Amino acid sequence: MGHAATSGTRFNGTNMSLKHAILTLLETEQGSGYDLLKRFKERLGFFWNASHQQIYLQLKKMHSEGLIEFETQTQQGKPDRKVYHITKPGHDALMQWIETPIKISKVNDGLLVKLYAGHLVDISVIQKEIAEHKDMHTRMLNTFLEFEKDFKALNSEQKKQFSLPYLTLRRGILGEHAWLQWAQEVEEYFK
Amino acid sequence: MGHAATSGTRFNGTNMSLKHAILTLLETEQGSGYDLLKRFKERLGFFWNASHQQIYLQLKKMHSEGLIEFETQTQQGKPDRKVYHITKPGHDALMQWIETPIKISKVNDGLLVKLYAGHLVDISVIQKEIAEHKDMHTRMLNTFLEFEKDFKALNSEQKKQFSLPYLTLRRGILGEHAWLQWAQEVEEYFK
DNA sequence: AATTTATATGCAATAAGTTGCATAATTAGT
DNA sequence: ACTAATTATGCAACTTATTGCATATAAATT
Repeated sequence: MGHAATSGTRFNGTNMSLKHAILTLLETEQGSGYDLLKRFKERLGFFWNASHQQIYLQLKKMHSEGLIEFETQTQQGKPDRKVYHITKPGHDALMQWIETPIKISKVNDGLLVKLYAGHLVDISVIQKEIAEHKDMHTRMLNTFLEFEKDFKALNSEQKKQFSLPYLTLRRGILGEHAWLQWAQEVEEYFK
Repeated sequence: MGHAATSGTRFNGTNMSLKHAILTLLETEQGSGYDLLKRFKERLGFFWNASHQQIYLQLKKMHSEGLIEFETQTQQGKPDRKVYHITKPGHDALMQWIETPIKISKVNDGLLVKLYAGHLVDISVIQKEIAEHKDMHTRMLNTFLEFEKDFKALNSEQKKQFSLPYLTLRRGILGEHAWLQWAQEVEEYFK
């Protein structure tokens, strides 16, 4: 007994923030808050999640800090679009962040707290919830596998171009596989 | 193209909070803030992380809400211990939480943002950081495997008693395995 | 014709988590 | 004797994230 799971250097380094994820997206291509929201969902969904409120608020803050600028596009009928682009200070801040060690990402999983406390209730309550989560994870895995199929259909030059995003996609795929494998172990334990 | 990773029912249900993790721990056994900190590290470390500041603050809040009570143990020399125990309202709140659907846990991994943005810097910067994270994950996996060894050495009655915590441990083990497998893929890609 | 979904943006209040500081005694190691 | 680690608690300031509300148009569906 007595080996602590969280020990030593586990939480060192600079904190990650939404800010740098946004800078990364704007570095490649300018866009509005709504554009960024879509990019988060479509391109970073397997390793970063952000709500529209969070994004709009962060953009406002980053603008006040001079990391980004915007041009207002008055559209026919539709609400105005603020198209943000990264500035030199924004680019520098991103570069500096990339070179600074980052913390290991924190895990806080409520479902496992429930499982841990499962003796307090009829275990079917927990089983049911795990089954629901399993559905969600299965859907996510399938989405990720679709992305992978798209990637594999590319020619070798395009593959090279998208290799880094692809590696992040692999993280999503392997992570979901592991989750589902675990869920199966749990199911087998309970049956 | 166009399959969104985050879609539909991904973020529904009640939010998990530190509160219920603490209630879960106090449900089994009373303890001080420091005791709880240790229990988080030793027993929930693979699925929940909390700092001492967070725990003390949360305990104060939960006490003001009537979910927990404490008795002050004046010790010889050492600072006073506030030994908290769960109350009836606290137990009820925990039970209600367990039966309420929980959100899928959010993933926000800064390391993957860096990898995604890896084209902006010399890739060795990213490789080096991934290698460091790999060390941390390896250490964590080894810690988890020690726990598993302890569990497997138990007799069948004890095994039954600790089966739910063991299943949460399995999540940690499978998760770390998946992480390391991914890191290997990344390394192989870059070599 | 009516409803829903998507586009497009934002504020306010609250909750949750981090960082840095502060105190104070005991125990273990050098 | 000195130093470091462990035990034990907490405040204050700040950052980050969530929840709920609010507005308004266009396009697609029923």
